Amino acid sequence: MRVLVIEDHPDLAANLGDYLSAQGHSVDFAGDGPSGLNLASSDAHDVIVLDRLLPGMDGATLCRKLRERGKLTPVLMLTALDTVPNRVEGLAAGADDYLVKPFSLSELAARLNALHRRASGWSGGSGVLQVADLTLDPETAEAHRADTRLELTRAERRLLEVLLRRSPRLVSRAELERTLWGDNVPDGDVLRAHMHNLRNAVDKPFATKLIHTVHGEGYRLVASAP
Amino acid sequence: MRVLVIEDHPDLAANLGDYLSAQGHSVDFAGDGPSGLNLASSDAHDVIVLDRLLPGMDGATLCRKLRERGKLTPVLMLTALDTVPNRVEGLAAGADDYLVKPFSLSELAARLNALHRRASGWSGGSGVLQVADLTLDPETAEAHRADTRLELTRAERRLLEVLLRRSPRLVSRAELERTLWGDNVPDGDVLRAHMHNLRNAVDKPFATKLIHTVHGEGYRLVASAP
DNA sequence: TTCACGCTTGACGCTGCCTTGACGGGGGCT
DNA sequence: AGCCCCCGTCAAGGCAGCGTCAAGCGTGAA
Repeated sequence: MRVLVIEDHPDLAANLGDYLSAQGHSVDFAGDGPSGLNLASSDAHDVIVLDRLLPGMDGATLCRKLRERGKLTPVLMLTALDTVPNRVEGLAAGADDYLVKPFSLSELAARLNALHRRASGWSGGSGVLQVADLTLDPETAEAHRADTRLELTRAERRLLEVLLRRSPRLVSRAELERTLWGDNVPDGDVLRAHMHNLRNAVDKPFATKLIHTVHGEGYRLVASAP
Repeated sequence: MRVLVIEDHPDLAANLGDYLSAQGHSVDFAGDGPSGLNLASSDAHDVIVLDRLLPGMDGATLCRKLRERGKLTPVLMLTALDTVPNRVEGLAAGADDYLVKPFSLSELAARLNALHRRASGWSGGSGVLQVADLTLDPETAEAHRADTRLELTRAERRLLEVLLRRSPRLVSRAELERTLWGDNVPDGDVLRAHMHNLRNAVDKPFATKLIHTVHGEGYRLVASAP
């Protein structure tokens, strides 16, 4: 998930960035209102974390301008004070959710995921799939990780596509098998071999592993360290 | 939308009623705890506005009793004081959201709409489960408590999911066993071992215990021992 | 036809989970 | 108080699930 963080406190921004990228999201930053609005208008992000107090332009104003430009990227607003006028104005400005400081990082991440899920439900996905530094373009069938091209077979590509589309959710073995062979799944446990090959291509040459197995359940594609 | 307002201040109740009915909702009233619980148990409302301070029965107690009866109607709790224990207890009692007085009627209406939408859309199916600072996302199979990730096995995860879904209600051993093994439950008392492991992961490292056992009956997952 | 690539099959060994059984403590009923 | 049943705790064994690898087979392209 591509997250844009608009926040002027460097330490808080760094905290957010660390946590979110550890969860496998790619994070962009803006330190003031105008540059935040520019980046937000680029349609390059799945969700936006927006501080209420910003140099150059107020967070609510930024959100309002963004909506006026027709951008529908979900916005999670951070407010320092939990006062009634504060909340109302934030939501009225077009924010989709808000969070009062201090907040827990896990709650923030959960809310971002919820926003993203809700939004991607009715707007469809953009072309290229991405988790952490791993990308796959279903159109060109090209996969990259950290600027190096991955050589994938057809089965491996299909597996990777499903895992990316469902990320960070868990995908059962049965579901993976259905996407490969439809209704007539071959005997034995062929999936294991393909997962092994996919791992050799995607995870083996790199430091952080993205493909994780959940014993007895299936597989999931995330960047978090087990 | 059918709204039930449980509130003992006549003027505030009248205000709420006027505003909500002006928005096209039908509104019922209760002025004290016991009658409120009765009306709330009738399953005739889409959402409930519940004051924290009530004659006859505390709002949190009412909410807890309502959940114990298996009623899942979304509850928006009104609290006079915005303290952390206050919030936690309200949410632990089974409330879905809370609002601190004084609040604006427009925000109340917006939150009621959000609760209703969420309830009718997801209908208890998916979404992240939460009790106190413990969360579990059935989709990603990830569990957290207070920003730390919990390593759970399949059996532990299933147990936790049932306990969270039924929280704060009691869950019998038989029911827990059925969710783990279906109809053919193994001999002996394997459940004890799994509950022990689950506790080691969920409660052992933390100060407050969430899993409570009811002697001879089963288990329940709540923040405070009733 | 020949070649090459990818898919399938099967075997082997390991990790981790589930199960089993035993012991001790505590709560409830008489 | 005393008994009994229920429950917490722990360790060890067994087994299912999984990673790994190598070799055979099918299929498409030159």
